[in-house]
Amino acid sequence: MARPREFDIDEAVGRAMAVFWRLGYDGASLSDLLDGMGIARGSLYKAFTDKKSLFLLALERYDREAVTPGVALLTDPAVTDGWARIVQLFETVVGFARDGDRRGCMLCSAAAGPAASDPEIAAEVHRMLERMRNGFLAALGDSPRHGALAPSALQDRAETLTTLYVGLRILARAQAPLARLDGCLTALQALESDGAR
Amino acid sequence: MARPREFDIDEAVGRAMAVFWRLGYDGASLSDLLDGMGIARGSLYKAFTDKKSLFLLALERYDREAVTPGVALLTDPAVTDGWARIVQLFETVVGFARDGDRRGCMLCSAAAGPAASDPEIAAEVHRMLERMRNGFLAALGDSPRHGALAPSALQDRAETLTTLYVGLRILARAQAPLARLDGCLTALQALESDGAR
DNA sequence: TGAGTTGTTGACTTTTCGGTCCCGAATACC
DNA sequence: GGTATTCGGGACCGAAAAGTCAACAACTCA
Repeated sequence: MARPREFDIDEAVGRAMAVFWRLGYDGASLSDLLDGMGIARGSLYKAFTDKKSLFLLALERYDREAVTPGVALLTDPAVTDGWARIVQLFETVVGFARDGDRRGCMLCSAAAGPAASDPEIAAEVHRMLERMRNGFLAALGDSPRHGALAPSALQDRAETLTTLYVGLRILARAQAPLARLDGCLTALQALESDGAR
Repeated sequence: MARPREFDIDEAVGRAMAVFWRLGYDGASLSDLLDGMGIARGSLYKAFTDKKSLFLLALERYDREAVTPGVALLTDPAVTDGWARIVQLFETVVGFARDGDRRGCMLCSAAAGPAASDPEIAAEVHRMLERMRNGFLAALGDSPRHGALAPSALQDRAETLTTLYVGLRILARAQAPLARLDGCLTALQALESDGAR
C-alpha cells in the first residue's frame, strides 16, 4: 500500500554477491556496490540496512548458487564412487583458474577476511564450511577405497579435504601459478590408484 | 652527517610486523602502526616511504622469524624421519590455536588479502610459499614411507601439503573450532602408520 | 480525488584513510 | 662556532569511506 520497489531485490543481492566475490568484503566500497547493483545509495540502505547485512545476504546467495552445487556434486548418487566425486570437485575448481577465473571462492575469502574480526560472519562461514565437510564425508562414505576406515577417521579425512579446499581456493585467488594448483590435483588423482589415502 | 635516527629501524619493522600480523594489511591503519611502532607519522614516511613498502619489509621479517624456523624444522637432520618432521610442523601450528593464538600466519593472510590485488606482494608471497614447499619436499625425501614415489609425485605431495598448510592457518584465523583443526592433525598423524599417503 | 505510506534520489555529514609539509631539534663537518 | 643536513613531531591535506536525511515520486485505499 505504497510505492513499489523499482528493482528486484533478489537480482540486486545477486549483483552484490558478484561485487563482493570479485573485490572481497573490505575491498568492495559502497560505490562499487552501488555501481554493480545499479541502484542509489538511499535505496540500498532502505532495503538492506547496512553493508554487513547486505554481505550476509550475498553470502547466503553464494551458498545457494555455488556451495550447494558443490555439495550436490559430492553427494551425487549418479557417480557411484565417492572418491571420484571428490576428485571431480577439485578438478572443477582448478578448472576455474585454468580458464582465467581467479576470483577464488567467496566463502573461503570470507573466512580469510571478515570472519577473523566479525563473529556473525564467522558463524555463517562455519555453517557453510560444515556443509562442505558433510559433503566430503558423504563422498568418503561412498568410497570403497575408504571402506576400512573407522567413522572418526573418515571425519578427520573430511576435515582435511575441507581444509585443502580452502587452501586451494585461497591460492587460486592469490595468483598462484597454475602448476601449483595442478600439483595438488595430480596428487589427489594419484590416490585413485592407491590403497588408503 | 646529520641528526641520528632516534629509533632502531629493525625493532620498528618488528613492531610493524606484529601489527600487520594481528590486523592484516588492510586492517592495519597508519594510526595502528604508529601506535604499535611508537614513532610519529613523519618518521615512518621518512624511514619507510609508504605503507606498502613497510609491509614488504614486515613480510620479509616474518619470513626470517617465522617461515625460516618452519622450514628449518622441515629440514632438521636431527629428526631422521622426514614425515615425522612434517607432522611436527602441523602439530606446532595447531598448538598455537590451542594456546589461544588465533593470529594465523601472516604469509597466508597476505596470500588471501593483498596478494590478490598487488603483484609485488603476490611475488613475495609466492617466493615464501616456494620455500615452504621446498621444505616439505625435502622432508618427503627423507621419509622412508614415500621412498617408492617418483620425483614428480613427491613434488605434487609437497604442493598438497603447502596448500593444506595455508588452509589450516586461514581456518585458525577464521576462528574455526579447535576440533576442526585437530581433525586435520589426526588425519595426518594417522598416515604415520599407513603405507603411502 | 486526496490522504497515507513507502521508495528514490542525491546532496550532505562525519570519520578515517594514506600521505605531505614545515618547523624546531640534533648531529657532523669545516 | 657556524653551516649543512637529516630527523622528529604534529598540523594539515584531499580523497574516500560508511551512513543519514529531506524533498520528491509513485503507489493503495477510502
